[in-house]
Amino acid sequence: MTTEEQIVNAARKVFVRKGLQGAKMQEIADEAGINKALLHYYFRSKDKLFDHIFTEAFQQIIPSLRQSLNEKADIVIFIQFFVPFYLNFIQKNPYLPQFIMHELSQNPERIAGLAHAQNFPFDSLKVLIDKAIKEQQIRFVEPENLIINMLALTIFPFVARPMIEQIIFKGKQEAYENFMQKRADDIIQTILTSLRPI
Amino acid sequence: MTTEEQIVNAARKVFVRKGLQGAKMQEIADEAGINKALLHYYFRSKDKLFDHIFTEAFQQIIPSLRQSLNEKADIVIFIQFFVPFYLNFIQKNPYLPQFIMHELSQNPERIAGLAHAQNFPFDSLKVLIDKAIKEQQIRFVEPENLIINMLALTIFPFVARPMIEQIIFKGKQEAYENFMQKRADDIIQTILTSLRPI
DNA sequence: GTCTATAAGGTGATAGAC
DNA sequence: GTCTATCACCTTATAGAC
Repeated sequence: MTTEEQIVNAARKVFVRKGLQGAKMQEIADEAGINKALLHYYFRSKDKLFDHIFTEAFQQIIPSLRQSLNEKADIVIFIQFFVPFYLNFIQKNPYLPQFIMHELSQNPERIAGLAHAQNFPFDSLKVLIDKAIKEQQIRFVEPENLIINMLALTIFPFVARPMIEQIIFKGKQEAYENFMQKRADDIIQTILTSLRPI
Repeated sequence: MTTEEQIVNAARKVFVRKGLQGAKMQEIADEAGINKALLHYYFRSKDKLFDHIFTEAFQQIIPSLRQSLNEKADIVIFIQFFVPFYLNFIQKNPYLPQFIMHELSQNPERIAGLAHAQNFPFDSLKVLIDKAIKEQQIRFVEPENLIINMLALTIFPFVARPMIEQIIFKGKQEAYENFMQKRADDIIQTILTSLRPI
């Protein structure tokens, strides 16, 4: 592994966990097993290093769905595929949503510079949803609502984990983990039952 | 308004917006129209000032629902009451959820010290939900799922606003605001339709 | 490329006059 | 109670040796 890769890995770990302000160059250097000066040799400044990490993270969190959308041209099947897929991804990167949303909240203009923001195939999904409505497979919904609801149900439990664990599950970590293990099925059931034609 | 109140108001504004690390004592002093030394005179340290603000914010974000639960002992009516009520509260404090969740993510142990964490009447809600299931008013759901889903659908759009605005609504602020204006009805409809008996 | 040493500026906190 | 001045430390960034 090259030094640059070591730096990026260390920076990713520290930035995602602590944010731009909370992360310290010394901690990143320690994590990478090098000294601070080398960080500046590879990436001129903390801001530039952060930009690198944030851009990478942002592109990751927007799933590339083109393939699955071509193959499975049915919104119900798509939901059944997407929810466990995305849930599984976030399970492996549980701090990523909080990181992205916190930094975007601090500096919303940052998103404008990310060309890949347009990468999410919302328009393709819209077509699928409208088709399912027309065929009376599902009740009428605004496509925007359906997509946002799906994301909310998937992402929120990670971002709000401490509150959920403490207030809903009375501090029992095990209860939270048990809840999350069944989460994909619960989300799918919630969405699909809510979509049943009236 | 006393000096202490001015300080608390300024600190709330700055801390909620920028977090513990992002907030600077100088900025709080400027916001309050005083100097840094006075901050330390009233609150010994930045951490103590932050604790004050965070505790206050945390108690605010856990709605006191006892009254509404006594009067309206029906889970459907409760949902119809709670969603617009809570949505309206967050609309007035749009950065509060992000603030709480980010700081709890940085320091989850902090929640243990907040006795009022037990204030959320989850058990009362559980009774209502179980009763509605038994009477076949709604389909079977785990009470935990229903509560978490309701919170997720309500809170997520605020926390993820920059992403939603850019990716779903193509950067059109107006479209996001229009979406949020109808949000209460959309959430209620999503939840209640998903609860229809099978 | 990698290191040590250090500069330059910011930040929380205190001393002391009024 | 409120201010100015200042300390002590931390943090980013650079200089310069190897």
